[in-house]
Amino acid sequence: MSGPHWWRHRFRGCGYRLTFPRQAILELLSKTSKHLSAKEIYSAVHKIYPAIGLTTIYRTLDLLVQMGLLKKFDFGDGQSRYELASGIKKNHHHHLVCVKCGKIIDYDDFVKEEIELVKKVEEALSKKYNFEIKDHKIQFYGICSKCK
Amino acid sequence: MSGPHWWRHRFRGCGYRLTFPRQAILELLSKTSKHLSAKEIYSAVHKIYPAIGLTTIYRTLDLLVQMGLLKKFDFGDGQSRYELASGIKKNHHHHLVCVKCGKIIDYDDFVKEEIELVKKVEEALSKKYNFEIKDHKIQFYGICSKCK
DNA sequence: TCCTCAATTGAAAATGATTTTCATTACCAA
DNA sequence: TTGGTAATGAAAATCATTTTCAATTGAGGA
Ligand SMILES: [Mn+2]
Ligand SMILES: [Mn+2]
Ligand SMILES: [Zn+2]
Ligand SMILES: [Zn+2]
Repeated sequence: MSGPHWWRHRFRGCGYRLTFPRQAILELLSKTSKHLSAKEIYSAVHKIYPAIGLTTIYRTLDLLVQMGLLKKFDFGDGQSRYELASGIKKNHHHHLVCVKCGKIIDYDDFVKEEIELVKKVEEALSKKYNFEIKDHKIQFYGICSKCK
Repeated sequence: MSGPHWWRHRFRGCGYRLTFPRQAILELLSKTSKHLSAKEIYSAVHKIYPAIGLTTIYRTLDLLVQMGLLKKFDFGDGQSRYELASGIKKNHHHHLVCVKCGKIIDYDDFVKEEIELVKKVEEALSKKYNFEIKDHKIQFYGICSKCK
């Protein structure tokens, strides 16, 4: 469920083209476990494809989020950060954010319990508010070991 | 646990002054159940105190967050939104965000179950990563009844 | 009550992330 | 190979937030 072939198919299916910038961005995000910002992605892709513009980075990231291939996060440092959507490479997980240094830890313990709770909540909410839940985000804030 | 007296005391305790702008912002946020942006707060306070500047709004919001009186949220509409911290007026709760119209619903069902899970998670995380958790945020994204 | 002075404020300018515009380029179906 | 359209990049525009700095003000002590 990754690689140029699958991507091409996925793009075609939505009526989009698989271009070099798009491929390069997907490749980069497939290889890292970090939560990269647009500018960080720009710097990295620029090394292998110097013609790329920051505008294209932003546009591509929007597109990939809209296609469900990426997730967009705000960890409070003034810029959006992105990672491959769950199921594509990593499992569903949540984040610990160090409020001192900004370090982000992926965390996936208690996923079973969590999914159970989330299911309950979703059921109750759809009844109570007629609200159809598509996704959720859970973040913990605190102090990492280095910053203590 | 609110009103000018308590606020004054709280400010003095931190070595700050209780000024009119600060009081006006606190009063506004005490009266609303909405999640207001800096500009919305500015507009509202401006009506009763036209001399106020947007800069002061931002500075005051930062201060109040830092003092623990407010919580700051990012619901993905490009600006920060604020509400009184839990315990001051409302109970601990989380948010449903409509990804179509931006509507935000406060939700506090299953708080007991949730707190239990959070406690478990916090314990495990502090052991596993030596990470000291101070706070958490949970948000659900979906489609509200009107937007269906 | 009056003084003093650091804390606070507001206007204007600066910053920085993201978006828009528009002319050019490059996929890809035919 | 080619035509038409989607995609791109540079530059300018937007817009929330922050910084700068001179003027104002709250509150403890005289
Ligand atoms: Mn992650
Ligand atoms: Mn709320
Ligand atoms: Zn840290
Ligand atoms: Zn809606």
